Amino acid sequence: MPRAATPDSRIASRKLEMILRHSARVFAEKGYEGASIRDISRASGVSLSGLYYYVESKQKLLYLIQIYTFRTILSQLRRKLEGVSDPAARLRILVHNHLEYFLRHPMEMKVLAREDDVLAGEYRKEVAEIKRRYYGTALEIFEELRRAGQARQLNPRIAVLSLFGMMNWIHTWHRPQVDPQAEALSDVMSQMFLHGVMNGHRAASQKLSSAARGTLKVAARATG
Amino acid sequence: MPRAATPDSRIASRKLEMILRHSARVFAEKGYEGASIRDISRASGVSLSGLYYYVESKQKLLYLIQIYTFRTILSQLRRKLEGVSDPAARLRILVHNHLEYFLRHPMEMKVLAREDDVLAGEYRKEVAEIKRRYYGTALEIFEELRRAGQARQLNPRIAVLSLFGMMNWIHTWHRPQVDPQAEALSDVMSQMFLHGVMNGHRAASQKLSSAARGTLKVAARATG
DNA sequence: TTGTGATTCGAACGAACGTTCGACTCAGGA
DNA sequence: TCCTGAGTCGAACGTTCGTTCGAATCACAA
Repeated sequence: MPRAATPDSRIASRKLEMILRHSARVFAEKGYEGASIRDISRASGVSLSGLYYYVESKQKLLYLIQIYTFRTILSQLRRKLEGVSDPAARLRILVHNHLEYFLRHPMEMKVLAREDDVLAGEYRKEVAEIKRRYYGTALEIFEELRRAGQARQLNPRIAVLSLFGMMNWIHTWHRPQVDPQAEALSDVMSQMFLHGVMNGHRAASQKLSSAARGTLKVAARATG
Repeated sequence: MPRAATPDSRIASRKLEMILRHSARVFAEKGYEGASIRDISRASGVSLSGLYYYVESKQKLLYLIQIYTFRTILSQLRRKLEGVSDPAARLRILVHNHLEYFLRHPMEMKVLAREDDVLAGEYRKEVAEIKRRYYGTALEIFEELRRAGQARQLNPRIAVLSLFGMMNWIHTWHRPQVDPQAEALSDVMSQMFLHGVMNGHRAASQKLSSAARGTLKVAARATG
């Protein structure tokens, strides 16, 4: 019996995995509240009551999708970051890791992005905690960029959340047949972000006239 | 009788406006599907059946909120863009207009961002059409930037949709007591975007310093 | 073969859903 | 005074919701 055999939050049974995949698709298509357990039953081929043998509630279904997705993304990210010290390279790894997972699991990511404040109680707390850790990792990388002189003096919270905005908004517009895939997409977004937060004065200093240099320095200070 | 007195999609009655405001708040808090007509009845102080005197269905409630919000944002934007020809300035106006409306009407904007694919039929088509016009305006401004040598040769669709991502993601994190208001926020995001898409090789040219001067002007106004 | 626990499901539960209906109030014109 | 129509609402409609329960089936050890 899967419920007893596993420490509650792990995915053990193949069938549970399959149910979660179908649930993610249904949630992505109709939204959490708009989707009924009967929709999920129909999509997964498991009877209505049969679902409750594997998952104890609709909320837990959503919780499992969210926590599993976050854990996977975060652990993959940490593995890829190991041994890389250049801040810009680390930033590109974060963006690429996020977008690659995004485009490989669009349903799960849409659920993550849309059903942000549906969960309650302990489920909510656990998901919020791992999300906070993920955000913290991005924040650290931004601070590294700044220490390395590759980022202007601007609100780190806004910079990082803007980056997540760029990335997470993708679920509203990306069409796999039309739009670039993860590689090209993460190149563009990494570049946009890195140029966007770059210390313009230093980056352009080689070719800048001294008058323009002064203007940029004041501009950077004024908005920091 | 409001239904007969107006060409169907206009907001005429004060009471209807009041119902729409409360509806937007309820939709923002619980999501469209998660919110019940009874929730809206309770929030607005109008009886359950009384609501149907003003709006013919729950879907129409959502439609009215979305179409009215888009129309307002787009018409305000066009008015502000009149007579401004500098592409960077036009971009900053778009960002500022979007974020100012965003922070002034957070409930409506959250509904716009989250309940993107709920509407069906004619309602859906009308909202999609005005959204397309709004997106088109942003796209035109980006092309102007590029013609003026202030943007690299990158996929305009991705650049513009990334900008919208930055802006629309705000509803997931912005706390009015903690985070910057519209002025400072739009300065930061405009700068991030303009630097982000800027042609790095031409950083020393006249066009860059003119863009930076414009940025400085807006920044000084915001902080002064 | 029998027994046991894992697995599955049809049928039903009470609650909540969006919407409708008919009756009521009330202001203003005839 | 009576009539009309805008405005309002309590009560109910039929449907769908998340969840439960008990019985049936299955694989396999004894």
